Amino acid sequence: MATLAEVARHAGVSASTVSYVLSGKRSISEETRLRVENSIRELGYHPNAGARALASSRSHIIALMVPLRTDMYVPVMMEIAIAVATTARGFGHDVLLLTGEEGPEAVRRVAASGLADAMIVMDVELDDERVPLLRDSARPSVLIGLPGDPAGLTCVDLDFTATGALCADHLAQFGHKDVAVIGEAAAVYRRHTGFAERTLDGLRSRAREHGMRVIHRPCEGSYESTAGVLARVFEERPDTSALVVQNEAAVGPMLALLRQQGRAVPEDVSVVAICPDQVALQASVQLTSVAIPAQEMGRQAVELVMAKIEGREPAPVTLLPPRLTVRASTGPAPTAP
Amino acid sequence: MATLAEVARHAGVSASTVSYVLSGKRSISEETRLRVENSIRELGYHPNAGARALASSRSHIIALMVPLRTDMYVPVMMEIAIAVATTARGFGHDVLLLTGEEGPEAVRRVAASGLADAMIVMDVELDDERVPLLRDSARPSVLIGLPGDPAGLTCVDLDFTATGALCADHLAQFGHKDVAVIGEAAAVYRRHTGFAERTLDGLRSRAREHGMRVIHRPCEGSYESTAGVLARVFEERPDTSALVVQNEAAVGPMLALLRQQGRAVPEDVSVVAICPDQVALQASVQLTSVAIPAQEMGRQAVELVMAKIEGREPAPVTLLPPRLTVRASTGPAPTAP
DNA sequence: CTCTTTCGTCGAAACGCGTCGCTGAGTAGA
DNA sequence: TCTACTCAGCGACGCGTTTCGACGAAAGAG
Repeated sequence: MATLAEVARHAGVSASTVSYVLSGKRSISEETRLRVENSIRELGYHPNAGARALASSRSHIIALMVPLRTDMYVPVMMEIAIAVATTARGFGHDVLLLTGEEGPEAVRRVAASGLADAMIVMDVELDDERVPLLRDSARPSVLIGLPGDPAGLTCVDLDFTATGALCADHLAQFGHKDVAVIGEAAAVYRRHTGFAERTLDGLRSRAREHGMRVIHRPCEGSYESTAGVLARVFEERPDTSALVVQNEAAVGPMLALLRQQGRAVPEDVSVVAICPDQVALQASVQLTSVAIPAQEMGRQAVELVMAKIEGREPAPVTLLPPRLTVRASTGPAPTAP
Repeated sequence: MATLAEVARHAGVSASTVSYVLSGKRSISEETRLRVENSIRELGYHPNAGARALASSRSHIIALMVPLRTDMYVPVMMEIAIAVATTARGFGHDVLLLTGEEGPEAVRRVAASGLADAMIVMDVELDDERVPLLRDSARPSVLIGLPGDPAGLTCVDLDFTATGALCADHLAQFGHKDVAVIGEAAAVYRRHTGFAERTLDGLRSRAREHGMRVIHRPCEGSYESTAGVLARVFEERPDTSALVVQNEAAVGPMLALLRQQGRAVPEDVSVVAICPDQVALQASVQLTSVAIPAQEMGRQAVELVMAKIEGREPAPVTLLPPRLTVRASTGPAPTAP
């Protein structure tokens, strides 16, 4: 491995000159700059990450803490992670993958060792034990998700309250009166992950304004459990004419079951999904849906964290506006027979 | 942040002594060791990662290169990544997340900068452009997947040839004569990812021994395309009595379609899936399946890479034996009407 | 009682880079 | 001609560890 000193010797300049060529923090004559750049290329020089981190106390690494639960829809997590990684590369940073396994201790470890310059934490719960650590830490951090008290933090998330409201508006506009929400797995609510509750709140309060009735049932996402939930819904509210689904795994089974039961979509039942566009498009019916902007969330998180690294102090909460795409699964409420 | 020197002063010893306490590379008296450990705890000392990397030329970081394609089943990728991360932590290492985006250049960059001590590469193609780089690199690496020529490399993968054979055996045993394989998306075969082809090879050659006929159709995984594939299969081979599915996304649609068409599983059609157990269990019929041992692959990859870091030279190819779990979706071939 | 080992500890030299202060040459203004 | 200033480049130091050789004391061998 070539070192700075070797590059300097090869180019006939001092080591500091090479360093300044690399960082651009002082002016360098065109001529020597070219000579140095040439030597760098010839020797295949790459700066040593450890030395650079030691000298500058900047590792150019961002830690990303992903949950290791299985009850969340994994592709969204992955899409966020990939967006974080590629965006970070655009800022000259790499991404360190931390799993929730280690728990809050990981926060301490990474911060104290200077392994990472900053941290992005996914899947934040309303009352998350990592939050106080992050708030007190000297290192910048950004949360994806919204904790109970975002004071002193920086958070990004989809505006799930608005998402719920948007679904309500769309269905109200078609004259629906009875709406059922097929929700996430029960564990998600028990854990108070926030986003699921916020969706419900937004939907319920807007539904009230529109004079719609709402019932909500968690759903584990398997075929069996989806069948059970649907059966209950139509037993308890036979006039249900619209379903809002916030559960990617349940989408496929639900559509299959509706077809089986002879309920046409959208003539008998309208369906709005809250899911990535890909899921909405791959389903057996093109679903009207509010997209989960996974890439956008990852990108934003990195931009916010970079801003903090550079000393700026962004707004504590960034909520991405939801967008509803109308497809083939929603239509006017059926008129009474 | 406390430093080694501060710990040393606090404990009344030299810095090198503290270092040896930490590493255990020289004997230290019980008494001073306790004193040092106490100071470490009191000062909340964590070694600086950059300095450690510089001095020891070991970063304790393993790079993990994940593909950024969308035509692979994402949860498997994620499960492998998480298994890699947690296993690596067990060895005192962290994981750096690289996306395929940067391409082969990422290999060079990470290796040359000493950012990572070693590398794990996922989703290897038969003729992968990263492979020559890895072979020539001084840093250890492990591939998950099998390239065309594994000489000079270390690879882990499920034994997909045996997987195909296992499916053939299981179906032959039930007297099936006409088997259709619902495969991955066409792009996967075009790209020569290897595993899909190997499954087919294994299945075909064993099927020949059993006197079974096999047809194979790629499938994009959406409801539409699954419907198309199924229709073609039963048109072209009306006597098809068994399906082997190697496509997680197609599982749900396929079962829904079979039900719609009045084909009972397993009385009319047997189904064997090659997929994670979770998918096999969440489907509307409990599927007889060969599991994709994602966790095991991640774990193995880390163990192999650690062996190489420590100077051992493991076998070039590690193939995990497939295991078929019999559930409710396979049974005797229907007798002629 | 001396000579060699072993044990526990120390000091100093890397490791490769970033950064500060300085210098000498050149330029411009007076 | 002298000062004031800018521009390019240099040398030296520091970042926090690891590691090697050395050293004194205690222990064992003859």
